[in-house]
Parts: sequence; C-alpha cells; structure tokens
Amino acid sequence: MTDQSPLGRKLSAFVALSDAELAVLAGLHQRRRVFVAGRDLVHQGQSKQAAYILASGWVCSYKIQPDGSRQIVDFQIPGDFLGLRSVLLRTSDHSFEPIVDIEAAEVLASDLLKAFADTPRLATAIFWAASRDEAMVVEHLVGVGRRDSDARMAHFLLELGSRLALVGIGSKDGYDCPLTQYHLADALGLSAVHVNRVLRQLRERGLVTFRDGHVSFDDRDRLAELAEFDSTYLDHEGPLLK
Amino acid sequence: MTDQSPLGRKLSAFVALSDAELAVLAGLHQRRRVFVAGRDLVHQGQSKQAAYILASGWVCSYKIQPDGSRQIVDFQIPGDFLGLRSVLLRTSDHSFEPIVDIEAAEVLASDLLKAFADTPRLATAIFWAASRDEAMVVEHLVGVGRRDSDARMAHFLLELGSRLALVGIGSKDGYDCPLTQYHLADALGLSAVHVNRVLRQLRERGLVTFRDGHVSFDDRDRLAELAEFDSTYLDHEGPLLK
DNA sequence: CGGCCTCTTGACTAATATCAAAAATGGTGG
DNA sequence: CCACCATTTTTGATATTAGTCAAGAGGCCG
Repeated sequence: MTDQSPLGRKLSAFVALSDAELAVLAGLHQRRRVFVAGRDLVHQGQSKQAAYILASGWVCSYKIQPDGSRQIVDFQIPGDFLGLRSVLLRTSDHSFEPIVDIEAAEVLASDLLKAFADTPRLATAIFWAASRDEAMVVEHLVGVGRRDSDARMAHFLLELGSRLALVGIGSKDGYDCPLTQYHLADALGLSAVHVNRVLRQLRERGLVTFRDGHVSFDDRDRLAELAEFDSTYLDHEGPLLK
Repeated sequence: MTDQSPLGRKLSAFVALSDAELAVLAGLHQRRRVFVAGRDLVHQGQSKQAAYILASGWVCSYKIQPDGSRQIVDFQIPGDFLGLRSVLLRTSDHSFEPIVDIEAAEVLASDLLKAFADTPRLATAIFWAASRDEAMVVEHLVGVGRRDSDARMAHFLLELGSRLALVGIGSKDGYDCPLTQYHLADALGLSAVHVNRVLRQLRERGLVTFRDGHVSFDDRDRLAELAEFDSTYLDHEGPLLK
C-alpha cells in the first residue's frame, strides 16, 4: 500500500493498519468537497452531523472575543479532522477558516460510527489522533502562558514542522507555510507588529527564516534549545499496536 | 434518588439517567482511596490503567516547564475525572497535585469499558463531560492569550463558581476555595505578585472578594461584564437526552 | 493605474514581571 | 499557652516585555 492519504499515513504511525482497515479509511474519503480560502466553514445549521477530513490545504480553528480580538486554537493540516468532536456531541463552539483553498472529505456521523463498529482498531487509532490534538492544545496553552515571545514562536514553528513531517510534507530543513503574520499573532497571543519583530530577530540570529511562504530551519538545534522543544507529545515513535 | 455523588449530579445535568444507570455509576465509586495534599499522584508506573473520580477535595493538573515555571492546565473539583484520557491511551503527559487532602475512587479501565458497554447512555454522558473539559481548556487558552489580567481573573473565578454550582457546592454569592495565590498565578499565567494586586483591585472596585479561602461575588453582574463571561460552554441547561 | 493586503520599521506607552522586604497566618513542639 | 517556623499575603520600587499608533514599502490584482 504505497499511495496513502495523509490521514492514513498519520494513523499508521500510531497503529499498524491492515489493508482492510486502510480500505475502510479510504471509504471515508468519498464526498470530496472544495472550500475557498477565507470563507468560514462554520459548523452550524444543517451540516451539524458531519465532520471533515482535510485532504489538502490549511485551516485554522479559532474563537472570537467580544472585543473583536481572536485566539486561534489550532491549525489543521492535511490528515487532520475538522469538527470531529461536534459529530459525537453537538457543541460546535468554535469556527473554522480555510487559510487557502482546501479539499476536504465530508464524513457523516453514521459512516464514522459504522467504521468504528466494523474496525475497532481504526477507532482506536482515531481516538489516538484526537487525544494528540488535545495534547497539542494543552501544549499551546503552556506556550501562551509560560513562554516568552521568542520561545513561543520557535516552539510553534518546530511543532508545525514535526506535524507536517508526519504526513509527509516538508523536510528536516523546512516547509512551505501559507500563514500570514496575522495568523501567527492570533495563534500565539501576540500583536502582529511584535510577530514581525520576533521573526526578524530569529532570522538575524541565524535560527530560522520565515519568508515568502517558506519556513527554513537555519539552525534547528539551537532553535529547539531556545524553544525548549520536546516533541515526545507528538512522537509516539513507531506503531504502538502491531 | 436523592443522595447522589457529585459526578452523578453533574452528569444528570447532561443526560437524564435512570436508576439503573445511576446504580452502575455508583458501582464505579468502589475502591475509595485517600491522598494527602501536596504529594503528587502521578499517573505513571503501575497505576497506568486506572483513572480516578474525585469525590471530595480539589486537585490541579499541570505541566512543568524546563525553566521551572509551571502552567496549571485545569483544576478538578468533586465529580471530575482524573486521568480519564490516560486510561484509553497511554500518554500521561501531565501531573496531578492534590491541593487539599482528597478522596477519590479508583476506576479500572476494564470496569469503565464494561460500564460503557452495559449502559451506552452513561457512556454518552461521560463523553459529554470529557468534551466539556476540553472546551474548558480551550476557553482557558483564549483567556491566557487574549484577556488582560483583570478579565482573566474575573473569568476564572466565575467559571469556577459555575462548575461548583453544577455539583451542588457553593451558592450564587460565592464559594469556599482552597487555592493559594500561587495556584492562581500558575493557572492564569501571571506572577503571584500580580495576582495579589489584581485581587486587591477587584476587591476595591466592589466586584469580588477572595479572602480566607472564600470567594464572595460582591457584584456578579459587573464582574461578568468585565470578564465578558459567557457560560454557554458550561451550561447545557437541562438534560439534552431524555 | 489605483487599491488592498502584507510586511516592515520607529517612537512611545501600557501591562506585567522581578526583586526585595515586611506583615499576617497557621501549625508544631515544648 | 507560647515561641518558632514555614507559608501566604501584601506592598513598594524598578525593569522588561509586548502593545499601540503611525507611516512607508513592496506585491498582486482588477
């Protein structure tokens, strides 16, 4: 099985999936839809019962504050679920914005539950992925609460690199990244102006360069040291279930 | 069924549980254990397969940064689970500290899974609770990222009040609270000194008084306004499943 | 060409941390 | 009951971080 979806690739890092299980997973990828950048795909109204698997492109999930500022909770990259929780529960407390044009597979609650029933190991793998997402939110909270702006940015860029590597995007040296400095500001709890300064400073220190939609790690080791980046919450280093 | 556990009370707000279901829930409360304040009940080693239901007392879950600072991710109050995620998965990424002496019921993975299988509605209710916990972490992230120290504190104290009310502790006017200002600082991403100043200022403005282990809402409406507190992510206002 | 993003920079300001130290508080052993 | 110790709360002075305001520069698109 060489040509996997990003989700298949990601889950395979958690659980060794059989061809049959991968086939069920592929079955969930019917119902492709395209969404254009910028227009929110909110999870309310009629599509309440569906989640999406992101096939290509980037999305962010965020909450708007009454004063107009927003906090980006997480970014979704290919292989990630959008709104998985709101399938099982009905709380859809935040919004989703496609950052670029995206392709996503709509997954109906019924299909998902059937897949869970038919292939419990697949269900386990998906629970794993969901749990990792939650761990990332926790790590994000720690970053915003306890890291200064440099370390926060460094940590963020490294984490994203690791996540992308897991789905086969980018390399050790860097990756393409469509985020604007406003996205970074909203995610990191900083002002856009300050984001710009932090990026410049990291670049001038020879640690990392973010320019023209591309992140280049100039000195990954020193960057990881500055960020105190420990990727154990992301790496489950090889399938845990065989 | 008058005399419920805090967990039973909380879940009943989500899902109307039958006597049989409440009985299964009560069955999970065997194996009472006591833990003393301050000594971490880490979720590693032999007890990897167990979670706890907190029966009395307060606990916090936190992560320590390499530089020694810590970020409290959440507080657990009676009726909350400790380490629910680490039963299903094996990642136990943060630590738990009992803030006062606590009583907790140990729940083995096998018992929990059996309960889920026997009483699916109970499983649904527990998923709901877990999802609410995640929503709280997200709200916490938003607070640390996008609220100034006053609003952060105000929001925190109000949220805690709502949570306590749900399990029948405290009243509209306030509640007993064993947290020190250091706990508040670690949770809110502030320094302890600043926490003190913020509390003084809120007290002097006649909004809320936190003193001698007791939180008193002096003017709940103005406090909620300052905090931009919207409790919809906590209130599911009455059972959703009948 | 003109408008709209995004990025960049400078000057100034506000929020919060840090350092230091004193007052309460609570528990403990004598 | 008292003296002592550790913890928690409180306050002041000062330092640092990051935000706000303002403005210009470069691209991209219609």
